[in-house]
Amino acid sequence: MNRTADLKLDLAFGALADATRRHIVARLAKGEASVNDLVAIGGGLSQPAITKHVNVLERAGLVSRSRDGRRRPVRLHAERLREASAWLDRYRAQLEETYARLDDYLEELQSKEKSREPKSVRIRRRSR
Amino acid sequence: MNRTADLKLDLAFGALADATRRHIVARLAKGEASVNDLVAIGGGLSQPAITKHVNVLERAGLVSRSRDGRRRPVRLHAERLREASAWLDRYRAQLEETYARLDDYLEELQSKEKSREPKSVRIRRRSR
DNA sequence: TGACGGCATAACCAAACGGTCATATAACAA
DNA sequence: TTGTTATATGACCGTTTGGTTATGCCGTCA
Repeated sequence: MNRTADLKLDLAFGALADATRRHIVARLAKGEASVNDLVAIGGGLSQPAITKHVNVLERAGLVSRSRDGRRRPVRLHAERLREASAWLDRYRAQLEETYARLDDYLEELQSKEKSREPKSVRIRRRSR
Repeated sequence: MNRTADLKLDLAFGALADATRRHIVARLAKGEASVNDLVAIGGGLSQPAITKHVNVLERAGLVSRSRDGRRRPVRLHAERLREASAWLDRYRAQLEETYARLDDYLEELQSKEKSREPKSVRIRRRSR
């Protein structure tokens, strides 16, 4: 993980750390929208506020603007969503793997215990 | 999506929007660690700085502290990672679905065009 | 007991964030 | 040209963030 990757993830996660922006992302998942469209669903926020939020999403690489007359349709890109998701999944998987090994270890302890003391209380395996 | 869910995601994504904290999470995926352990890998940051970062992760529900003598081992929880990941995947999937429908639409336009004007220039299918 | 180790907390600071209103710009419409 | 619509930008403001140093608290050990 280099600085560039760190920066991209900083911006991506940072952009998603705001309910208004997540709301915008959710809307854009259904198709592109103009800034005015986004103002309409933006929970009473002003147009400059929404434009700022779109700027944040754009800097994070989550959206881009095109041009259509005087409109600037905003469209969502899947790539950064995928990257953020990949980061989460990687460490979630690693954590679950760690748990699994811990379980194995506890089980091993248990069977050793068993062979020495056949009637000892069983250590319960983590469910989930 | 209610306020509570929004708040949880605010905190979770916000906590992950910092390279130091992601580094901590990555470390904890391999097993629990004391604050001092985290200071050691924390890129030259002071102990209070690391403690603050751990506090942020804890408020986000990503980690918890237990007690072991004078140590306070920090351990990572998979649940919030899963929730954040689920949010991302939901809208990423929806977006890809939207793209797929757009492709179908374009293809339909194209075949209609073809039947009316068999020799017209073909509309190029979105590559990306 | 006294001293040390591991961690938390307080006070402080600069910079970033998230909003406002007012204004500028750019494209279309009459 | 003059107006109107869609969006961007600037100036400003209070709050939050992310770091620092100094210090306090609690558990362990000689």
